[in-house]
Parts: sequence; structure tokens; C-alpha cells
Amino acid sequence: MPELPEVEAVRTGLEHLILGKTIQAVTVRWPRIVSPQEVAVFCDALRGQTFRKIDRRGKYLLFSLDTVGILSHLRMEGKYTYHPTQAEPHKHAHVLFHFTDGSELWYEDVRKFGRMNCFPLEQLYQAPNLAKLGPEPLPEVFTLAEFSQGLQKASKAIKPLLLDQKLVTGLGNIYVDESLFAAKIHPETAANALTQAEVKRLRLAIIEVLAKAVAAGGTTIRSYLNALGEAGNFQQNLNVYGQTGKPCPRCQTPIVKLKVAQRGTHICPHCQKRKGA
DNA sequence: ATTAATCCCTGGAGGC
DNA sequence: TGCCTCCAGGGATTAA
Repeated sequence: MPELPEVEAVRTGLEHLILGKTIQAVTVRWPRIVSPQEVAVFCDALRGQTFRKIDRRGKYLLFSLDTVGILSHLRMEGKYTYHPTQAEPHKHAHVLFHFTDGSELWYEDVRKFGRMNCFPLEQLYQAPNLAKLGPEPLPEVFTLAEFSQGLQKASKAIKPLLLDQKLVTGLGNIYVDESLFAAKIHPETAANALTQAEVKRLRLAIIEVLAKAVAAGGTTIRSYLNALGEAGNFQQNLNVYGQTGKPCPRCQTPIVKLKVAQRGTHICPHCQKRKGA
């Protein structure tokens, strides 16, 4: 599942492939991908536009063209594939960008969870979905003071709180589990029950885990295998995610899988003790 | 107001 | 082999 590091890998991969390319036509084969926009509106807005810049905010991709912008979220299994010449679209290719030089960019998504919308260029960075996001997981903007304050105000479990992108953006199920393991915090701990020392550890863990994953080009598992940016090899550094039954790298206790807020969750039961027990 | 549950989707895995 | 059920899960939406 693309989280911040994977989206960043896709961004850099796309930069090399489509910057400077001009859209001749767009085909939308599954209308819900561009909802709530009308397919015709989406396609008409993009015709004749050239890709000029690709940014990332959290797990969103922001494409700047001449006068319009595209905001794209890959959700679970979305990916972009590049085709040097025209080809018969694959079963799960839902949006096709046909370029004037004959090449194509496809948006593929087996589960059809991803979304893509276009905006007037000057509104792209002010899109409503982006306004809800917390800071990027970087030390300069993801400050201890604000993080600590946000945690104090919430009584819900730390894991789902980190997944909702408001206190910090970019974490998904993999990196949340890895960060909580690194900080030795049980995922069901109430956010406002964390000690100041734990909050400090957690912030640094999030920053470090995501930075390392970005440097590794992301994690390559399951459906992400053939996505753009597939060179990722952070899976070699996973300590708990998908490691059920394997020994904890710190204490050798077998990693356990549980369910927290409807999400599969991996912990070391020795390193990540539940509070108040 | 915050928090929890539901929904969207498909393919792969496991049971029998 | 084939059919059934369950599972994976980000984030918008709805309910409590």
C-alpha cells in the first residue's frame, strides 16, 4: 500500500517520464476514479495541457500542468505505468493519458479505491483534501510542541490517531506499526496517556522510519511490486509489519498480530507493553 | 465536539 | 477442481 515513501518514489519516477509531455486526450474507464467530477469535465480540462511539475504532500501527488492541476491519491493499490507506445489497456487501467508523442501514462488500480481530480492550477495547493493534512514528518515542521499538544487533546488509541493524517501526514499501516515498535509503544495506548518521554521517542521514530524508507525507495510488497518506483527495498528493514511469528530483532520474542481499530497490527508483546496492566 | 462503524473494491488464501 | 467465506485497508461518509 503506498504510504509516503512509496508515493515519493512514484513522484520521482514520474518526473523522469512525463515532465514536458503534452496530453492529446484522456480516457476514463471507471468514472468513480474521478468522482465527484464528471468524466467529460475531467478529460476536457486536461486536453492540450503539458506536465510541468510534480509535487507530493503526505500521500497525495500534485501534478501541475499549464493552467490546471491534478490531485491524485493512490489509496491501497493505485499505480502509474508508462507505455512508450500505444497499447491495449490492461483490465485494471482506469485512466489513460495519451500524449502527443504517442506514449501513454496509465493509472491502474485493482481495487478502484484511488481518486484523481483536476483543479484550476491556482487552486491545486489549496484543495480541501490537502487543507486537512498535518505537517510532513520532518523535524522542522513536525514539532514536538504541537505533536505533544495534539496527543494531549485526544483520548483515542495512538495507532488510529496517527493514521488519520491530522497530527502528522504520511503514515499508513506499515510505517505506523514500525514507528510504534521503534518507540516501544503499544498501539492501543490512549494518546493522552503517553508520557513526555514516549511522545519524544515516537516523534523521532516517525521521522526516522519515514526518512529511511524514503531513502530506500519505499517498501515493495504485494501489489506495489510492479508500480512505478518498484526498486524500493525497505521491506528488508521491517521489524514487525508482516513478521508475525518471527523473533523480535531486539528481544527475540515472537512478533504477534492483533487487530486495532479494524486494522491488522503487528507488535512485539515484550517491547510494546499495554499500559495500566 | 470526538470517536467508532460502514462503505467502496478485487484477488488471493484457506476451508471443505 | 470448485465454490464459498474471509481478509487486506485509506479515507470519505455516516452514525453514535
